[in-house]
Amino acid sequence: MKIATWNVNSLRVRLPHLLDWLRANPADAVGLQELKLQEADFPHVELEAAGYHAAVNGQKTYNGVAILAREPVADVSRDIPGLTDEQKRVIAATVGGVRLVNIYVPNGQAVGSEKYAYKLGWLASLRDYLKDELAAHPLLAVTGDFNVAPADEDVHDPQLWAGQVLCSEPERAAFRALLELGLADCFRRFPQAPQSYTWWDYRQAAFRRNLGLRIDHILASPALADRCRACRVDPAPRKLERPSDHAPVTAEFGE
DNA sequence: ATGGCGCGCGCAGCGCGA
Repeated sequence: MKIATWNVNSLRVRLPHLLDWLRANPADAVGLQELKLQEADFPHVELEAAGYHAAVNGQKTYNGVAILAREPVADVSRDIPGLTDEQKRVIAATVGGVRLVNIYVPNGQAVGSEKYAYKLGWLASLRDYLKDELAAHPLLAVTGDFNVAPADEDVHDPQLWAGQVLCSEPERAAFRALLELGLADCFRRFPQAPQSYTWWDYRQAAFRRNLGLRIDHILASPALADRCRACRVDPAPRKLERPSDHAPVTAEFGE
């Protein structure tokens, strides 16, 4: 089973890239973030023609997440139970016996800002939610744009980014708290090329210069992590015309 | 000095992202 995650930064704009990528990389399930559209505008027809069912938690202009799957999706859940939040950042579903939780973590804007406080509170609620999901589902994958670079090796210039949003210690502690639930960062279970990133700023030719961050992740519960055979970033779509600023990440799981 | 790029919205230029 192949599970992928991709922040498409507007599904309307990126649908051709997504369809091309799915043809070349037929993942069994895909978590999408930053749809920037409501479900009424979701391209169900095009994705069904490509062989994918979809569960959608849409929002106009901002946020919006979906789970695509070759098999029908079951037990769809939207948002974090008990958290009052107008922003559509979470969707969960069961696909092929695996529970998938797909998330778009708040950006946080700047350390010390209101949005940063919202991000840290949101991550604390996420932790509590995932603790419950782990207890209920031995095979659990968490896909998404976490908006946290977990360690300095995930940052092109750790000195430049030291203490900045996406890299600050409270954000990294919140990420570690997810790992302490028992979730594994699939990417770091395997040898990887140095300077492997998933996001590059549109400005300053950041992609060409590989000035990136690794902020998109696939986490797996212990039983699922044991089955993880590979995890990789695919930088190919970032090279296209009008790309998303994020690259997709894929993890493969055996029986 | 303090933007750079790309998106949505909506038709100018701003808020937002990371």
